[in-house]
Amino acid sequence: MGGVRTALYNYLFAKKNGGDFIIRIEDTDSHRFVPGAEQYIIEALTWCGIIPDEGVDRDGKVVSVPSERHPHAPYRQSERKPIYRRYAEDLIASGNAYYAFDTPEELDACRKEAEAAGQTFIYNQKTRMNLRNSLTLPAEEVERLLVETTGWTIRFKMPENTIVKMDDIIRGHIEVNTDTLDDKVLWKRADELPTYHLANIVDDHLMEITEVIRGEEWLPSLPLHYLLYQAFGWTETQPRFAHLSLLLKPVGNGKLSKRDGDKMGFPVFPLQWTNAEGETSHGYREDGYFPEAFVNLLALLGWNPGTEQELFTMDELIEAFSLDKVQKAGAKFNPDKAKWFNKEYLRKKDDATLAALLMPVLKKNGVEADKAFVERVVALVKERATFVEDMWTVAHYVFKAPAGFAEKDVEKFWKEENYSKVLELKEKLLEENPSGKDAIGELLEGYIREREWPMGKVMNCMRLALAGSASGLGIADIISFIGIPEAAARIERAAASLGA
RNA sequence: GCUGGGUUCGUAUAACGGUUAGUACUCAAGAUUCUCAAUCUUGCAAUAGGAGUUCGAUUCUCCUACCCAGUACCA
Repeated sequence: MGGVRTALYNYLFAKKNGGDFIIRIEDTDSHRFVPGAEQYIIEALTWCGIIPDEGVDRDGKVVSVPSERHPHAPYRQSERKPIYRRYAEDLIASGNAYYAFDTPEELDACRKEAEAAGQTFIYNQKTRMNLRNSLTLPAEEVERLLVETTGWTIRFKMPENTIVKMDDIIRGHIEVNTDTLDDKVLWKRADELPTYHLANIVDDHLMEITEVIRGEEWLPSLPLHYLLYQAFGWTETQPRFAHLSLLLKPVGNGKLSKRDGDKMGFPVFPLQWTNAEGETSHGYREDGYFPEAFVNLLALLGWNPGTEQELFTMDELIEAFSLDKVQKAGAKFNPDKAKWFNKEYLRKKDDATLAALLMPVLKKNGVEADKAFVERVVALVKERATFVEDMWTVAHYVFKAPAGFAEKDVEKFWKEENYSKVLELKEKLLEENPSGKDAIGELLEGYIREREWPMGKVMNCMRLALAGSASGLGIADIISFIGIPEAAARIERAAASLGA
């Protein structure tokens, strides 16, 4: 959800300002490679109606070869290694970065040692001159190590005691002293790939990115990124930054996680996802949410239009979107509101569309019904539903006789004084054979009133016989859907099985 | 711990330094109906605490509290 929201804000911003929305796959951590994840992301965005201008072709494949439409290919960072290598070397040549030969074990030892002394080990201007790197080792030794081993990283040489002055579109002006920062790894020895920091800055520059809209977890890295733009001499074209607050769990504190969803019964993934361990997480799509509702609720989680409008189409969102209406604080996700959005979208859809969506549900339940009939039902029940499936739950008995009777309702309404009257009404119906909902309703109500029978008790008893429970559609509606012969048959069957 | 960010009803949010602090979701009550749902009406409910600036602070400044993030050869 959080990822989709970030993508959505980027998309809305780009479209609002006549820009392009580019997909770039940041897969520089070979240890965390997840098969199918890339395809999942593209499918999820497509479902949401977030269609990239660049980076992904019409078949939904990430583009590797440059073309007119995809000039910045390849768009997978794992395919851009030589590019990053070149820029990393530039940084070393200009004195902004250096080779470090410390092994993970050595660094671990440093951390342990510092910890024992009650301190935190930081690889920075205070410690770097005591460690094994191209700043401390003789040039020949460095040359040797570079050739003879593959065990080296490239680190950024953080300047000393410098105030980095930054501007964030959402948060305003921020200043940080470089002395609180460390010499971040730019190139990893482990998988011989750049880290996010290097790859991201290089690609944003090369791909002519103008705005970076990303999660708040990147805010602490912003000084490094500013410094990298400076080191490369790209400050003139440096993008503007906007750091989005995080999505928080509905109750308690902390960031929204997939566990919360499983626990509280709402999806946290746009599409259903099964991980390598075979655990499946619910998806909004599979749980019956409309993509429009999902996008709408995400848009309003941390952003507001400045008006009281709550329902937006994608085009309306694009029109209304602006980063200065984005909230600074984290937003707690509210599953109830999510359902409300879906309900609103469901009732907005026309009967034909909803009928088509309900068809598979009917089929699944062994019902064959013609479209015109389904449309009539849908028109009547759509206001009672949040999800398409609900329309079946609420009206299954107009398609198929109830499989059983609600015990509590039987206890309450299936009494001799009631069902004897229902049986009498059945005879009356067969005799008069009224056609249409209104005629049926008038006949029944008139008959009951004339005899001064208790309306509620008789009607509920009848509904119990027809629908299997005392709650549901109006009696006249039910009978007009199933027809008088079927209604009569159901009443007889109820009498036979419940006793009369 | 350190660094940075954040704080308006339970939740999402609105409010040129001047409002009875508004709206939506949830919840409750009432109306309506043969029941349920829907609908309509009403209601409950908030500026984290403390200083300061000001005629006046939700809004500006500082302090405290609490929450979040980062502190990886992850992104």
